[in-house]
Amino acid sequence: MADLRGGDLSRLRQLNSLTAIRALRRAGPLTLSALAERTGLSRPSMKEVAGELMDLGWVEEVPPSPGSMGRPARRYRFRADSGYLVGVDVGGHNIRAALSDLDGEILAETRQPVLPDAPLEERLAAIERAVSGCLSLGRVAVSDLWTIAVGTIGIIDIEGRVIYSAAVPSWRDLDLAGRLREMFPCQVLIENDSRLAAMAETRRGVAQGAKDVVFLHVGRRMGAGLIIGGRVHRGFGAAAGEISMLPEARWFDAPEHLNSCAAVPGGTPPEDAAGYTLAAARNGDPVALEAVGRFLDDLAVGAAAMVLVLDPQVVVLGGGFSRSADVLLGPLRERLERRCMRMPEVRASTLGDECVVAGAIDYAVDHLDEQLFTPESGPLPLTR
Amino acid sequence: MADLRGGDLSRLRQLNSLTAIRALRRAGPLTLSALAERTGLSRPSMKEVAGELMDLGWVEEVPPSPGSMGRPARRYRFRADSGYLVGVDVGGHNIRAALSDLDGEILAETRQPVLPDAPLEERLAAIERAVSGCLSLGRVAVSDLWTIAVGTIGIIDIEGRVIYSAAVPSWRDLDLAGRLREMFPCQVLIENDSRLAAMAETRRGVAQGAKDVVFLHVGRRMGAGLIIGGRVHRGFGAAAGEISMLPEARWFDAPEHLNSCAAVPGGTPPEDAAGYTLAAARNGDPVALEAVGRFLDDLAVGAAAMVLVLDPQVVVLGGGFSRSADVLLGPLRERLERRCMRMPEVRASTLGDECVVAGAIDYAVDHLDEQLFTPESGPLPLTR
DNA sequence: TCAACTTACGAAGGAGCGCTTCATTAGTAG
DNA sequence: CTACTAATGAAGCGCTCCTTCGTAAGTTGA
Repeated sequence: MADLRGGDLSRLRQLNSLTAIRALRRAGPLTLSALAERTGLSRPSMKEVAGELMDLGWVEEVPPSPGSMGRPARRYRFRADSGYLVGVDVGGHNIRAALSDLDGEILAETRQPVLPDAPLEERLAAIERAVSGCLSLGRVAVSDLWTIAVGTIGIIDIEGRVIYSAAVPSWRDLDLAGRLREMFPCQVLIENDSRLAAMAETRRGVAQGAKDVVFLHVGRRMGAGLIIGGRVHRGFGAAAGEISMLPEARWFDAPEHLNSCAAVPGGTPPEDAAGYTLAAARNGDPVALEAVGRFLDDLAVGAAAMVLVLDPQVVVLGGGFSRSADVLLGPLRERLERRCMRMPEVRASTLGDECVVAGAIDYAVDHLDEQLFTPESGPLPLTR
Repeated sequence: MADLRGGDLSRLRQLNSLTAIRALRRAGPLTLSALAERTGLSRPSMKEVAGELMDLGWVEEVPPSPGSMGRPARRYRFRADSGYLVGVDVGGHNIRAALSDLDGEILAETRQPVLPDAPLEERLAAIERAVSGCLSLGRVAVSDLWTIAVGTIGIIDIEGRVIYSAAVPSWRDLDLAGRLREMFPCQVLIENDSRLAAMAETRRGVAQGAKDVVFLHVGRRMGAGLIIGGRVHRGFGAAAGEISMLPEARWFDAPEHLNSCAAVPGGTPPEDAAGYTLAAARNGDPVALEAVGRFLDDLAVGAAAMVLVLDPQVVVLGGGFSRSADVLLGPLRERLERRCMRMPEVRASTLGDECVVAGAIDYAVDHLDEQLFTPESGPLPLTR
């Protein structure tokens, strides 16, 4: 199953081009000497490599940095602007999109409100508006858009078809990737939103550097996203992390403790009830505090199950309710401590609403990086 | 974090040597032409590579196969006998060991009974006897032993120190790897036994080829081992798979349904009670069947939790009770079907008692393979 | 038994890639 | 203006893989 392909001389060059690109992406502009030192290649060889990468359009020269001893060295940088990525978060009430360069640096963001029961075509049109809006905000031509990565609720198969979506009924059986490819002539990736949020937290959030991460999506709907070995874990049928389906894990109805709390005044719209309870708990309302306690009792069971199964380094509390992390985090830790064999770090998400779009972008960057690695395509000709 | 090392020409040769070795390991003796074709190298190059590998002792020539057209081709084979591995299963009542060559082919096996409450030194002595017994059965010198891989109950840290072991109290805080290294001058690997059993099932058992596997160790003690992405998943603190610690998963006391079943005649020794119940259930005893049903009700909860979290391709039913898989498998499937989002394949282990030793050997082979891959050591000089 | 055929072997020549070395160049420091 | 520093550019070398050829060792069929 492993690759049994022997390598050519050119393969070696590919490998070295790749390490050069990676070094540049990681460490910003570098001189030839610095590049050579980092990669272990000799300078003449690195020069050859750099020249080739410049010809291909992957790398460009920047003015030398003044004020150093000796002859000023040329500096090279990765052309993160030779292509662009868009991350999309398709939520129930909002469609968010963000534009980034090839380094994953976010350049522009847009938001399109939609009604939860909006018909399919309206939703798709909103996605198109969100993406196009991003592009024009960032003054990027569609032809420079390389990849769109979409995060959405539900189970999405490997080809980007929605298998199951409890929250957005019209989503079901939709070939989302196909529809998007009709709109935009670029690569389209679809992934579950909780998984992308987990990705964002491991790349730019509170779980940076951790290999195994459990992301708890805690809000009006409960979900989870797993990072295992630094990569998104989908599972064989893309159904990993669906612990909320197990009655004994007590996740499914957990938010109900907050919604139906007696502290919430009558007439509060249902979508605001939980927020009210959490706010009341922060102010010390004993009724609200008890409801929060019952909520956390339930949350802790499912969370402990995941921790015991995976033994992750970090558990991230995210989702809508994570805005009230100050009320939730301490008591959640206590409850986990009682149940877990080895207590992981438990941290609150700091990325907020951008979590999913940022994760989508990180996912797209990773995907791109992997494509760079495939022996066939080599150092990607950057055809334009 | 990734490797930013550029490659030399010699690195290329290493890579090609490695692919040659892998091709030979996978497909048995091969002619030069076949090797060249498989690896994609030209024949002259492959000849060079093969010559080098022969000089190093990794590969040897075998007589050409007669009865073919044209000039008979030389055939090369991987010298699986240039080193040996031992896998050890340290259980409560038995210590098993198996000797294998570098291909993981089992050549000899031994078993040493020990009392569950035997003092530490006695246990260690039994391990030494088991390993030595294997070696002399296979007529292998200690100096040709490359790796010992041990599977044992409990949580073992990365250096091979036992962190926690409920079943074998004297095991606790023991530097098992260190003690074994004193006995035998070779590499020592320690891993949890359920994880190794899972390994064996994915390599040579009923889960072959699956990337994500949950192994259920179902017996007088309950445990689980996970394979994720084709590799053993340890978790950050080596505590992955310990779902039995969660009361809501209902695993901890599950075997009690079988032990305390009214169908078991008084005076049956406690270690035989569960087996009796299972046998009675097979014969249709309604009381036993009900006890088995209650056991499975509990088992299914924890199993469903793992399936929902990971969405594995295959779930393997292993451990002592898997001898009664005919009684357990169908009803377990039914119960899982009710709970799981996507139903995995559920299969019974076929490897039986050798499961852990075989897994230990597979683990050692994998470890060896990885060492072959490290740029530093190159194609390993085979110093002798 | 011998020629024809098939397949592998072995040697020679060539191209690509990375390495080392050394003279040259473009800055800063005093 | 000179000394020093550090990067540049070009030349030459060695390794690894490639292609191409003639040669060798079997089987097949007359």
